[in-house]
Parts: sequence; C-alpha cells; structure tokens
Amino acid sequence: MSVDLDNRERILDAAKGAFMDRGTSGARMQEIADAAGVNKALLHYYFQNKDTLARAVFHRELRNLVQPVLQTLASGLPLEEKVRTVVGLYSEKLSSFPQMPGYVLAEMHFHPERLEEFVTSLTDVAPEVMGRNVFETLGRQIDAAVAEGRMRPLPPRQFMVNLMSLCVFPFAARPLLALVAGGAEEFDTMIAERRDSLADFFLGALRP
Amino acid sequence: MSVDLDNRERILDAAKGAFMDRGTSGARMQEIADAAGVNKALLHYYFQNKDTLARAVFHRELRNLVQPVLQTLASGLPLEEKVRTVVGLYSEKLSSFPQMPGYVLAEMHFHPERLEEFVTSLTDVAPEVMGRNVFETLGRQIDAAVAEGRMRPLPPRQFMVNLMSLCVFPFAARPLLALVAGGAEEFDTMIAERRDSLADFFLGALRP
DNA sequence: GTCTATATTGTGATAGAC
DNA sequence: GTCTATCACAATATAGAC
Repeated sequence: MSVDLDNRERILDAAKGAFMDRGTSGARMQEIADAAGVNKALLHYYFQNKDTLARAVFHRELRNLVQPVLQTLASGLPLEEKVRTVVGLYSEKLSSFPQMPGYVLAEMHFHPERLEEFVTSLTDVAPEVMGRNVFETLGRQIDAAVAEGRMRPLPPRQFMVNLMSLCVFPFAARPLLALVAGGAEEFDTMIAERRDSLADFFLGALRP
Repeated sequence: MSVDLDNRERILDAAKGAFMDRGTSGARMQEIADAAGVNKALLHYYFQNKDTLARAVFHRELRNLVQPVLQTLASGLPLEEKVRTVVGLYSEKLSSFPQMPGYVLAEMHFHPERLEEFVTSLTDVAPEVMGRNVFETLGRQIDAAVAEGRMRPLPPRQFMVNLMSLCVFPFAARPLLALVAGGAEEFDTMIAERRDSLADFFLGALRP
C-alpha cells in the first residue's frame, strides 16, 4: 500500500491514455502494459481483468469531470457567479484535456452500467451533491430572480442542460468542428474566443 | 444491382444497430450477420472487411445527421426561421433515434480519418454545402441584423456551435441526464419540454 | 511485486461447394 | 449470391518461477 502505488498509478495513467484514444474495447492490454513500462501480467495482478481496469479509469475521470461542477451548482454562490465559475472550470479543464468529453460520452453510451455503478459509489461519499439537491438549490435561486424581474423563467434542469451543452459539446465534437473551422489551430482559436463570450451568451439568454 | 439490394440493405441496417449499441470495435461480425439473418461470409462478400462496413454505416448516418442542418443554415431563410427550423429538425430526428449522437460522436472521436474521408466524399456531391459557405451566408445575415439593431454581435461559427451544442448534446449525454433526471421517462419529458422552449432560449441570447 | 511462458478462447477473414 | 467449414492469429487471462 505504499511502494506498489507507483506502478499501480502508472498503469492507471497508461490505461487512461489508451482508453481515451481507442476506446475501452479498442484498446489492448498489451499496449497499456507497454505504455506503463510494465509487463502485461501485472495489469492482472492489480486489476483482475480488463473490465475492472476500464471501470476504475472511467470512474476516476468522470468524478474529476462532474464533481466540481455539481458542487458549484449546488453551492451558495449567486446565479451569475455560478455560470461564470462553471464556464471557467470547463474551459480550464477541457482545454488541457480536449479528448475527455469524447471518451466519457462514448463510455457512458456504450457502457451505461458503469455510470450507474459510479453514481452509487458517489452517493456513498457525497450524497448531498447529486441529483435533487442541485435542482432544488438552482430552482430556489431561479424563482427568486424571476420574482425580482431579473430573469425569465427556466426550469432548473433546462438551465443545467443548456449550460453543460454549451460548455462540453464543442470538445466532444472537436474532430468535426476542427474540420469545419479549418484545422486544429482554428479550433483552438474558436475555443479561446468562447472562453470570454460564453458566459455572456448564456446570461444574455436568461434576461427577462 | 437489383435483387442483391435486399440483403445488402439488411446487412447495413443490422450493422447500424450493432455499431450504435456496441461501437465499431465492440460490435462483432457474427452478431451483425445474425441480426441480418444471413451468414457471416456474406458480410465479406458485400463489404470486404469490417472497416469498410463501419465506414459505410458511419458515412450514411453522418450525412443523414448534418446535411439537412447545413443546408438550412446555408439557405436563404431569415435567421430566426433558420434557428426554429434547425431546432425542429434535430428534435424530430433525434427523438426517434436518440442513440445517434452518441454513436456518431464516438466514431468521430476514435476514427477521425473516417470523418475526413466523409468530407471529401461529400464535397464531391454538394461542394456548396460545406464549410465556408455556411459561415459566409450566416455572417452576412448576422451583420445585417446587428446593423439594424436587432441582434448583438456573435461570430458565425459561435452561432453554429452554440446551436448545435444545445440541440445535440442532451442526446449525447442521455445516459447521464436520464440518471440525474430520474429515469428514461423523465429524460423524455425534459426533451419534450425543450422542443418548445429551446429556440426561444437561443433567440433570447441573441437580443441586443 | 514482477516477470516468462503458455493456455484458451474469440474473431476477422478466406476457400470452395452449391 | 449464399452457405459450410476452416484457417490464422490476435487478445485476454493464468500458472508458476524468481
């Protein structure tokens, strides 16, 4: 539980790279072993089989992706601050790891079971973070803003879905957008442009 | 080129189902043959190998997904009509085939080469539809609307990315959203709710 | 914990009869 | 065009030495 962490982590990172690039079923155990600089048999020593390894990687990455955002949305920040924070969080995280959404969405799509396991494991650790709580907090804030005439009505779940869509989708569709925009550099320019304007676009839609 | 179309189409449809559910590398040729009610060897008769079959399916589905939208955006319709048309097109198409975005995004992510082939093959048939033309047409309309004070400025590519994000992402993230929303029925309710309000949300963001 | 060697099955692909 | 039979190898997984 101390020396072993070294190779165990190496394997997890190598697996993450392989799974992100080729998908869970496209990646090969051999290739992961090579990338980690260890023998194939060692993967089976730490994780019993490919599926367990895939689950471990997926859970880690998904938690890393959604937890900060859900926490922000469920927090006590004012609505506008929440929007700007979430946009900022995603811009930062995803710009440095643009393949993440493609991988996470693919894994969710092809292995929905893993998603359910994940939620179960999450609610053990932080039950207050998931689901209802986010919507309730958000709902109260929206109701207040609408009552004060600062905002047009919008169901909390639509609020969340729209915000996530605008933040995450461009990265999930990166190959297409890069092609349409005219190359990887053009894609990056477009994303940089978004970093500054996206929160205003979203908040603009909320005006009464 | 007449009798064979029957089985060839059957295979394509079976492959579409398998690839959508399990991904290109997750799906098995045997399973496709079974679903098509034909022998495995017949797949190799019509398509030489798995990769060719995967390409055929992907190209067909992607064309079906993006062509109507690009045509709408590049058309002569007024901006507001374009938005309402695109939202309507996606609502209709994706509600009846909610797995499509997950599959298409995964395939683009894991096999970007196929996307490039696709664009090449598309521009042969309809060169005026792709890329620049959409942005130029859109750009002119936006400039005009801004000059008339009907709209706040927004780069054409951000216009398109935002619109696509809001329309497509919820389906790509369906497993997650269904879970957070509390079940598949709740997801459908949420989508139905969107059908009516999404265009207004988007157009609301464009107000000056 | 880490490796070598090997078992075992899965899976894409082809040959050839009908 | 469609099938049966089979090949060839890729890939997961395990046994067992060190």
